Amino acid sequence: MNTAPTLDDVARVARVSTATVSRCLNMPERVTDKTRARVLSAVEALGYTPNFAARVMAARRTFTIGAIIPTMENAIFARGLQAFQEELHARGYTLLVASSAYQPELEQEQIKALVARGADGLLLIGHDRDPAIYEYLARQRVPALAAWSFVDDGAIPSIGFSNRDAMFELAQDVLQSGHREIAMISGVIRGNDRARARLEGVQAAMTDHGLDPAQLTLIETPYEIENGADAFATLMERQPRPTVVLCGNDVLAAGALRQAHHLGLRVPQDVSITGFDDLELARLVSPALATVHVPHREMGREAARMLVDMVEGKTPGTSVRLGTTVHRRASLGAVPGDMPH
Amino acid sequence: MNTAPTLDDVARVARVSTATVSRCLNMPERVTDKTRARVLSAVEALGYTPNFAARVMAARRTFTIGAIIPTMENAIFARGLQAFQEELHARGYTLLVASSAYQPELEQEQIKALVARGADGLLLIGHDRDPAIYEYLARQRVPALAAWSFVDDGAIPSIGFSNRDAMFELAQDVLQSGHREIAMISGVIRGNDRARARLEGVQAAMTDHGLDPAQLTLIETPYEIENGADAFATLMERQPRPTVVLCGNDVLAAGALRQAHHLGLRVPQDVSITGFDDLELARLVSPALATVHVPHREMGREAARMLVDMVEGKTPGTSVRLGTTVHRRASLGAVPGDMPH
DNA sequence: AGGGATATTGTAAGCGCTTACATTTCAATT
DNA sequence: AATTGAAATGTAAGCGCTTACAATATCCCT
Repeated sequence: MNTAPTLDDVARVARVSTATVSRCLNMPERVTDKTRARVLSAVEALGYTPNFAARVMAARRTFTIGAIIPTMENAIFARGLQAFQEELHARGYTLLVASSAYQPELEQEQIKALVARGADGLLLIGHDRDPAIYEYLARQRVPALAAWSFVDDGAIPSIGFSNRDAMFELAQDVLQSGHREIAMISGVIRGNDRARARLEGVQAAMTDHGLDPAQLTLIETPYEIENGADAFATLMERQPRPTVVLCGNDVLAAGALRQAHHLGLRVPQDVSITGFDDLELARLVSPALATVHVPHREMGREAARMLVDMVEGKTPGTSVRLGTTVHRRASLGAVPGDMPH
Repeated sequence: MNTAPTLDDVARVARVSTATVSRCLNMPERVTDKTRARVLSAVEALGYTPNFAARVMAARRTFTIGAIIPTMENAIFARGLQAFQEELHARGYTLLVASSAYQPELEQEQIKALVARGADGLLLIGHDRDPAIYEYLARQRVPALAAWSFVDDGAIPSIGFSNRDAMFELAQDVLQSGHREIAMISGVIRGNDRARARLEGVQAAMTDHGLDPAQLTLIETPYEIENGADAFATLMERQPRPTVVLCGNDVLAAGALRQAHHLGLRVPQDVSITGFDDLELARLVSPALATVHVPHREMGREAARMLVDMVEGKTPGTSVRLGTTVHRRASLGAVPGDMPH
């Protein structure tokens, strides 16, 4: 044998036409039991697997959905993506994942790569991107859905939550605990509406409490544990020292927490730390992280349903807003030195 | 516009043949500057993106590498895969990832799906699988490489480390600390040679120290934090209570550690816990986990190099063995109640 | 200017599959 | 047994691209 067997080979061995073999594989009920058995045994004997590229070209459908996520390195998107994949599988679709490493340019490249590979639909994270790419998707007639962020008038429908409101609520909690010296370690904001909205949530809460948002001590850094640790160390040298550090997500918060231990600071007695996402991580560290719980699995599952419906032309897509809940845990405490009431 | 533009459309607009357009895109140096400019502006004007399936069919190459990993849910493979992807990108290949959820049957399906999609080569994790699938790959002429495990006479070449020796070394450390009441929380062994080898490593070390490996208290459970926690709780009810719990990986160990806190047991004063992998997690929890450090990034990078060379026919593939190092950290201590010498 | 070597472009044959349409088969009915 | 319509199968035309080969343009010598 010199090369992989083709439909023709199977047809020859089974003594039927290629059309019959194709039907056998794709619409088995349209073929006699007898011929089906003959064809399937030929398939078996030859170890035939259909050539996907050829099938795609002929059928002009791939049953493949593409997802471009900003990172695979940490668990931020893992759980939601897993649910997305499970639901897709249940509906007969395959998921292809690419990572953009939080680089808008790379994301564009990946979008085009997935479209070129025939993705029937695309899952993107958030809304911030060059409008040209939305035009491109429209022209290529590839439906796309944004997740991890809710916007009701975006270029594409979205399924997610309001990052701003979620963070606002957490910040309210913090402020109500009496904290006034507030610092934030945010993710990089360029090309990341989620990070920006979270920052805005904090600022809005400050305004609400009569504070000047310009007073917020802010460090912007990529979502990596090390960066959270470094940023925290920097913040702890400021005068006056912040009594609470709000982190853009749990990964940064975990880094901050580790650094706090390293510096000999007790959390929350000396300083409070909060996260965002409620990854498994949040309950693993000690003290457990106060954070915002995001319904990752539900979001992934709903995204799969919506996107498949869009691909199959059942809906142009409608945006869905999910709720979040603040989980107050041990890492958030009272202001150091405050008298208990 | 009714459908996505094709090569023909571009050729027509640029007033050249389709062959010239194709060359423009794939071998730009073989075309005059003037025509290239003309073609590229036509491409631009039309918003043309090549159809990948058609290209694959015609060229019989995809420049795509597939990887099937047992899980995306936790970080076990994330770092290695990231390095793999980066090196592939540098060499002009694209990575497609699928997850088998630790189910051998699903893995087979995914392998076939990726081959059908034209993957030029495949990265698999470990060696344990139905021999038929290796025959299939051989017949389809798709080179494959196994990672996260080293075996020098496997059906396919591998790049990794000896899970057995690595765990043996860690267990030696544990035994030399005086522990005799030993328990292990292992990953599920069916279809997972890494898990099996780690168990064997522990058993071998016990034999080495004059203990009966049959005395090892063993719980086998999927790699999830919750499972680690549950298993640990069960183990702590045994009489005599283990003085150390060796975990099959850091994820299980993190769960065990959380449960220990929950039960009010001090680590390592009351009980020691060890992990495997040295994920970021290991240094995030407190006390930090004693574990085996695995050179994830190096493994990913080397795997990419080897696999690309195999795909390009430069080598049939040779197995590479990487080293691991035991990282002794605070979660592993002396036997409770032992007199210090 | 003529001739040959070389660089550029064009022609057209597939790649392996699906599917509209044509043909054959066959059971049910008269 | 002849007729008929549905069910099963076959025929063949693409899907959008690459590439071997053919044709043409361009350049450098003598």
